[in-house]
Amino acid sequence: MPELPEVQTIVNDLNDADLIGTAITGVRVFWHPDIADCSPRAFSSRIKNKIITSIRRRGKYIIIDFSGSGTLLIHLRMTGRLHLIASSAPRAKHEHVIIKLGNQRHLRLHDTRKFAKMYIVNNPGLILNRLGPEPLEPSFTAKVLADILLSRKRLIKPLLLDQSIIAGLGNIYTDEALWDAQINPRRRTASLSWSEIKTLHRAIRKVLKRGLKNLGTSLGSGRNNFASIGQTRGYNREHLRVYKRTGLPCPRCKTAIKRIIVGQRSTHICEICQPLKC
DNA sequence: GTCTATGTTTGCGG
DNA sequence: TCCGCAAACATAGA
Repeated sequence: MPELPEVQTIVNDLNDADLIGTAITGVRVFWHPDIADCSPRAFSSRIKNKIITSIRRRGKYIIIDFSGSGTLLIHLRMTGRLHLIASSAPRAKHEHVIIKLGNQRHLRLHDTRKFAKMYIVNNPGLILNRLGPEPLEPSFTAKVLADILLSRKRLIKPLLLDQSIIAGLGNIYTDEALWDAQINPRRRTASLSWSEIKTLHRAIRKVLKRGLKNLGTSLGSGRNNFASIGQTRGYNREHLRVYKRTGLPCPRCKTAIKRIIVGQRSTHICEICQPLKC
């Protein structure tokens, strides 16, 4: 569920919650496959008594650094959420990992579909270096994007979703960016003109920044949907132009939005604004 | 009740 | 290199 804007919103909220300098006083694991490559016991002993020194994001990973050695990486995958909650709160259904903090608080992993992963590592680069560039960094220029696109022969949408090529885009913001740039998701990357690439570059940054400003996109209504650490939902859904808007009018030309499948993923387009040329 | 889709990633085979 | 498929799971919505 969470893409770059949602993960960044969580990271911002964690930083605003005064977690830096807080100690981990214990860990309880109720569904151990949520812990990657490590037994719950080892996971617990490597975190316990550590002090949180920083909380950051890279791609869709939340990065929690500890004093001394050790970094906790959290990937929420489809339905993962973090809850920052009083330690006295009863454990909710689907809260699979509880990280006990000083100050009577818990950081809990809530994960309906059990796809989320927590990694405790000494060298986060081993995982993070597999990711492509950060689209909101100043170093991500239209030229960088052009080099990526023109050297490959894939369809543009599956390529944008590939985290090893660009980090942080998921199904929502990819559909939104392609609509904004008026590019068909089935276009071959190498067929894009320099002008289209510049437009796409601007569109990617625009839709991500808008999502971030709106504190993320929360769909549906239940616990499967994005919310930040205090249950707060994002309101970017009201600003989506095509995603999950099948049959509704395109904001640009009023043609009904269509839902198609591209690269096995549900995809939303305006066939008039995003014609498949080439 | 039944069926389908789901915002992610990885690994396999062609 | 690229593509399609399956799997990890539970639930909402049709």
